[in-house]
Amino acid sequence: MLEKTFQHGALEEEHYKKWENSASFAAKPESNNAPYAVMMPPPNVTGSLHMGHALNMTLQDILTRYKRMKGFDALWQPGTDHAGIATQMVVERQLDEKGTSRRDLGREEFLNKVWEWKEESGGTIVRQLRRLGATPDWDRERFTMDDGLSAAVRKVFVQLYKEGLIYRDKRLVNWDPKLLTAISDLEVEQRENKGSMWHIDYPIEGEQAQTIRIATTRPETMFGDTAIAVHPDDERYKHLVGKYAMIPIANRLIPIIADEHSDPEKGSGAVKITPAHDFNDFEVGKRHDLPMVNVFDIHAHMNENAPDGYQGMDRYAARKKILEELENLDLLADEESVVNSMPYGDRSGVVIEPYLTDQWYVDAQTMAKPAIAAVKEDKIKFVPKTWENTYFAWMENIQPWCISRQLWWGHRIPAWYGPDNDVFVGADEADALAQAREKYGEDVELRQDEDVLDTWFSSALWPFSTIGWPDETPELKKYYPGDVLITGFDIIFFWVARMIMMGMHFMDDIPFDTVYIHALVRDSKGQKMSKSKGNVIDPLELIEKYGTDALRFTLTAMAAQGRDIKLSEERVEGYRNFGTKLWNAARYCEMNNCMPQPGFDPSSVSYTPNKWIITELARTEQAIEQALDSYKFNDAAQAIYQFVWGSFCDWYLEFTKPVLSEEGDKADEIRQTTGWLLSQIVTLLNPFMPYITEELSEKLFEEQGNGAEGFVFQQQWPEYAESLQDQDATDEMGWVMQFISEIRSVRSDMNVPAGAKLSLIVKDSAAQTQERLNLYEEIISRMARLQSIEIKEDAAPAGAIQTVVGEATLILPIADIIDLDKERARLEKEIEKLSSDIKKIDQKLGNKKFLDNAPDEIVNEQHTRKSNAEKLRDKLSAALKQLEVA
RNA sequence: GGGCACGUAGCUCAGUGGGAGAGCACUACAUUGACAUUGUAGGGGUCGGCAGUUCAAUCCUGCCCGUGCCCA
Repeated sequence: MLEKTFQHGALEEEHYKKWENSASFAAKPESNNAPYAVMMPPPNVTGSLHMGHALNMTLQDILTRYKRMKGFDALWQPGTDHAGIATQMVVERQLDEKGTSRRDLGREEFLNKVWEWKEESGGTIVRQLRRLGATPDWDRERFTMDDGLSAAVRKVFVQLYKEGLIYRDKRLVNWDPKLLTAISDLEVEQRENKGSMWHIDYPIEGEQAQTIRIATTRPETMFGDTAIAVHPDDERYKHLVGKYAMIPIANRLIPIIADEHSDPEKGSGAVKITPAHDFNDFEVGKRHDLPMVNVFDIHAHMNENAPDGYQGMDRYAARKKILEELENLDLLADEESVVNSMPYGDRSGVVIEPYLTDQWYVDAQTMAKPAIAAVKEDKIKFVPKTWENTYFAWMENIQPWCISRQLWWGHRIPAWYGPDNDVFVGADEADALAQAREKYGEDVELRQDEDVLDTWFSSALWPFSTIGWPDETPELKKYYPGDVLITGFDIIFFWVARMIMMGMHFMDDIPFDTVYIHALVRDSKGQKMSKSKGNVIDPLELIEKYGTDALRFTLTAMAAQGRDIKLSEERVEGYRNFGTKLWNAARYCEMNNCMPQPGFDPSSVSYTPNKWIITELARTEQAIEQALDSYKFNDAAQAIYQFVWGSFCDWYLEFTKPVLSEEGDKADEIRQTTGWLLSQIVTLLNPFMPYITEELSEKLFEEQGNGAEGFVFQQQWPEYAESLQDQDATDEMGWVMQFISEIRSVRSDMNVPAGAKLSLIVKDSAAQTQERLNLYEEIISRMARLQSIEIKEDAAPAGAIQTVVGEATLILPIADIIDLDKERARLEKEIEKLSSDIKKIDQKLGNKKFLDNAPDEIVNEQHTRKSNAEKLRDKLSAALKQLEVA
């Protein structure tokens, strides 16, 4: 006998262990089954499970389980990402607590420490994925710094270098002065800040006391100015172009040039040009061949190019001092409050400096072309499609991708430098040495580039590097391209776009044909979850409290396309209740000996309620299938929820309840049907709620010898013949349900005590109705709490309430209970509603244009609706009249 | 400043060119019946506003208002 409720905690762990020990999540490349491949977005090895992961992984798991049950050879490829900066920061923080640092340890020792940390703590996230019930092929778990993946990274680097698609360049990068590394554009967040615009006068050379006024938000970079620019058409400054201005304090002369970059409308119309510290100015500098004067060191402290007294000063301290000094020189004309957007490092949170350094770049513009085409040509489809706009907008304006990072943790760049700084790029040092020997004619000492690659460089290779590339493995052959990538919109640029670029280049094919972009999980108020706001909902806490199934189902039910999820605990509780409902229905089945029988054939049933519920089941399965095939996860969840609770529990089990105490063929058929239905529900619900369904299957089907060998997810996904759907049965049971609901509704409106059993008189009934009443008298009487049903054509007795189902009038004589006023009000209200409906329909039918233009079926439909409404109104009016007489 | 979403019941959200839906919340009634982690019933919405297209608009188009996000 099942316990009273499903105890999720211990059972979940127990089931997961059994699943995993059986190695049954494994892909089978040697099988002939069609492949279904999903690449798990590798979570950061430093990470722990957050709500976004929970959603992302749940959806992938549902698809994987579903396709696996449908007979596909499913590969869900798991793994983790080495997360360069994030991981290095974690370990550095630990070193800091011990009063040491990575520089104290040295590169090799530090990397040992990171690996040590990874071995000890890197497993958190994958353990948590297990709690979520995720079923990737764990034996194939990869890490972006595995030997195989690292080899793939080197090969890609070397090849792109040889093709000229990777190059070294000195240009402005986004420099993080806290982490002391370059970062890519994508790792920079623009944030709006209140700041100041300072207006500063620069004296003009040779013009006594004449100045040119510039406006800047960054006075501390003025020592790096190499020009002042005015717009070529700006009449105010035409006479000054070609002259020289003097940088105050530094007293260095710079030319006044004409360039369209300066906007006459903004500030004074003259701007200082600091090519080494501003992206726009860098372009101006290149156009005019200006010198690039860098005034900061790597910490964004003033360097030797700043005047004495400033060197070594922090950028903001220097700003303050410069402003004071300008004030004293009477050259600070104005300070204006402005809101400007400033670049921040997404990891360090400090203001990023545009900084002139040598870095490695990928020619993203070239690589983006085939990647854009793949989406344009619909080889890759985004779901929802609107994300394609986002993709194109970025890809079509893509900038060179800075891939070098001044870190230690990551893939070290496979480039070596000779004594004259010539670079040799090769798969390993031997390769580089060989190249060097060729060049120098002798062995020389080479020094490897100190930098590592952007983490996203290796994850961009994930769809093929994890399955063996560059080797021609069976896996690579079978699972590339994959089927769907499920991820959040926040990494479309970081990851999705780059996978497409790398896939197109190295595999000459798309990495996946569908990109499903899921919602962002917010808190119940719609706020983005963040540690600093303290509104983070921990999926593990919800799992603890309500069970994995409840959390999974909640996320699934809320995963509507194109809308963020506002997660509230009440919803999770509600879906936990859904599990309990199913659990209790299963207990009921167990108590009544309704278990699946071998050889049961759903097409053989003859009792109409059985035919009806089988029809409903078949339609539910179709709905789930259709929903999952089009990534409408919420529709799939709703379909199964509605079937289990709304059809199976609320109606079917109630219809059949009394028969189960009987013996005989009918009772037998119901028992078999009920048992079969339970087994079908367990199967259909399994991808969504794997634990409770597994537990039911094990306890009820397996242990008690009622079929079902192995785990539920190893079973076949059910397919129901179209012929199982019986519209007549649907109509008939629909009528029964309406009949019962109608009586219940009237009873409730009239405050008839639930315990009171009423007599029912049915008037004006057609033969079919009488036949149905005869067939379902017992069911209707019980569920509508009637003591008798009588078919009579006499006028309704005094003090009866009346209602209508189809052509028949239902009369409930309850003179002793009835509240006449209340009944009158109820009838009047209904009649009023009907009259207004009829009026609306009349308006339509009286409109010639409508009759001329609307399709016939629509016009006919309106006629039918009108006539039905009229019949109903007439009957209710008669009832009302009867009431007045009484 | 440019772009993309979204605005439907108290809340969270589905949905559709032709009769406004679900869950939760709320109200009433029901307590040892598989299930109170329940059942039955009920109330509640000019589908953000204004115009246009159409025989017909909550749905399509435009503008406006509001909210959120991305990019500059």
